[in-house]
Amino acid sequence: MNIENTIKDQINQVIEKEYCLKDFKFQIEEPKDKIYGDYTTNAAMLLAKKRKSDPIKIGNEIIDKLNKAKKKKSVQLSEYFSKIRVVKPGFINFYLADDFLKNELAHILDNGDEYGRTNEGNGRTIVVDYSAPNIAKKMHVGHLRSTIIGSSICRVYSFLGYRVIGDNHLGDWGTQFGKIIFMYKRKYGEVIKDDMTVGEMESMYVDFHKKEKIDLGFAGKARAELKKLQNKDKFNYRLWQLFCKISISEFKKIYKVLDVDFDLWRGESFYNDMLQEVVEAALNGRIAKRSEGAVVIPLKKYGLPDFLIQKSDEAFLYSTTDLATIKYRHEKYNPIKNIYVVASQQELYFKQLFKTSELLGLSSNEEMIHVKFGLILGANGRKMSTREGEVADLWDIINEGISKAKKLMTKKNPDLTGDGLESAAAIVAIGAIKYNDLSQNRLTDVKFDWDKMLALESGSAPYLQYTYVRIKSIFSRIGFEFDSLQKNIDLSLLGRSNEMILIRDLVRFPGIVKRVLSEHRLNLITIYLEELAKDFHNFYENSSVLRSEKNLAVARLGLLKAVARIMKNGLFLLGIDTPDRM
RNA sequence: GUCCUCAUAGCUCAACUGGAUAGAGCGUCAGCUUGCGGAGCUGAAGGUUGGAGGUUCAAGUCCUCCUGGGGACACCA
Repeated sequence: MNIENTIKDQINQVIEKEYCLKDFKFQIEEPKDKIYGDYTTNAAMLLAKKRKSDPIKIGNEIIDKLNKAKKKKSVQLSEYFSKIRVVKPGFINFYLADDFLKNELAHILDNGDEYGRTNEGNGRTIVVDYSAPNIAKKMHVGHLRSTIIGSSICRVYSFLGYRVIGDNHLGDWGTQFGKIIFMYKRKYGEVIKDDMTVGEMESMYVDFHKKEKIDLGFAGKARAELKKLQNKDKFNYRLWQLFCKISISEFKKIYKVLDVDFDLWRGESFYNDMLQEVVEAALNGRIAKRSEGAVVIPLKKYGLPDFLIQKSDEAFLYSTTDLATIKYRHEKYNPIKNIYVVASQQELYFKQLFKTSELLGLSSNEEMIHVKFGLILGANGRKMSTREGEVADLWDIINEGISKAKKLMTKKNPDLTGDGLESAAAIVAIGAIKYNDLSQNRLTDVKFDWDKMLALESGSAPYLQYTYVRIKSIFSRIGFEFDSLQKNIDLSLLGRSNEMILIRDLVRFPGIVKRVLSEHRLNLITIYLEELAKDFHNFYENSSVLRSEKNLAVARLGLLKAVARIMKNGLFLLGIDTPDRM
């Protein structure tokens, strides 16, 4: 059930019928201030402008028609709203009726964790390309952002009934392997060392760049090793496989701690055999042309720079792989959306890629979306450099967070020890780290701030988790099983303003989740959950459950159970877990 | 040089994409424990939304110009 859609439909019908306007565009919003009701629309003002009339008058006419229409309609607005008013500039404000709110609360309690889940996706496929670390390089904070945002987007699409394919498009092919293989052989010769670490691979890469400047022969030798790898030279190929195997197993450890899953692990190398075909098709279709020995897609007439898809030495590029990937995904999965969660630095590249894909007809009927995010800058406000060793290691961040959380917990809750402490500390720390990326969606570059990333105070994930913990604690104190709270609770006993405020919050959840997808703005969920948490904490400080009369206590337990469920669900969509104690 | 993007409280960020009195956290100051967990709650101070014009019932949001930060601009990924 979506209240916003219901209002919109009904107003649309009135406008279409009474004012003879089809597809009239207006908005249904939640007003900033609760005194303006639960929902508001600017329809009257927009209509008044068009007809050069008084918005207040038009507003009253619309309300009048809505009230008259209700007799014939199966859905009656009066079931939802206690009043509908026109005010000042011409807003029409809708106030939800208490009975309706209580019915919704009962619905949440009956439906369990399904509240807000819909089937609007109807099983259609969405491909989400995210994380994508490079083999033989350590994952860093940049990958963290893509990983966290991408996995949350996947969860929201699934929740709304889409078939989601999360693909980890690993950087497992390219020139860096020539360099690393060359350095490896120089150090170990032709032996396979199983106990390599990603850190060692990365330092060989860094070392190469240092020495390349002194010994000019390095570049050529690295290129020769790369050529051998491309020609599937036995040893080089085995070495490459080893690098991949070790890197992937290290990445998987991080993903496990972060609670991130992928449906596919198709690295760039997977598409190697399809690249020639893509270039030939582009040339044959006269979409591409040769220029200075290379193959380019002319895009000037679309206001974009030309796009290179094959080098003059016949080698392929990242762009070629991406085109092959789009083609492959289209043929294999036929998605309605192809979503790339990648830093905004690559915006121009993706514009070129998407246009080229369109010209080649690789992605017909597919929406290509670049979900971009700002750069992560060092504390000094400048881009962090791997070479300077400024990039914070992911494990350092995670471990630092866990130890910080553990320290705080032993202080706040000394009863919590052993495994309980360990697992709760991990949940809280990972939650805080994820929240740092999810609570801001703006494209502003983000300064990497150790304290902020691991913040455990209000305005962070632990603040939200704490509401869940507090509610669970009430249940255990009062001796009720959270899951088996009786169903026939007398919700009519609820009605005080702080109780109704909470129910109003709960009812908003489905609309919030739905809105997330239109712009892929996950911070809408964080904003919502913070409001819910704040209203809960306010209720908690002012109204006791334990000390209230028995039936009222049970009714309030019902309310709090619903709050806990929505909180858990909301956090789940963000990829954040909820501990029972912390 | 061209294009993209950002600029909001001392700091870090919001503001439902044109709506009503621009909001949170941190920090500062003042309160709240004979109450279900104080990782909490209540209140105060803090703003010419970088600057100047424009568009309209309405502009932090849209258009133009300026200033400043960041990014991208074919043989890297």
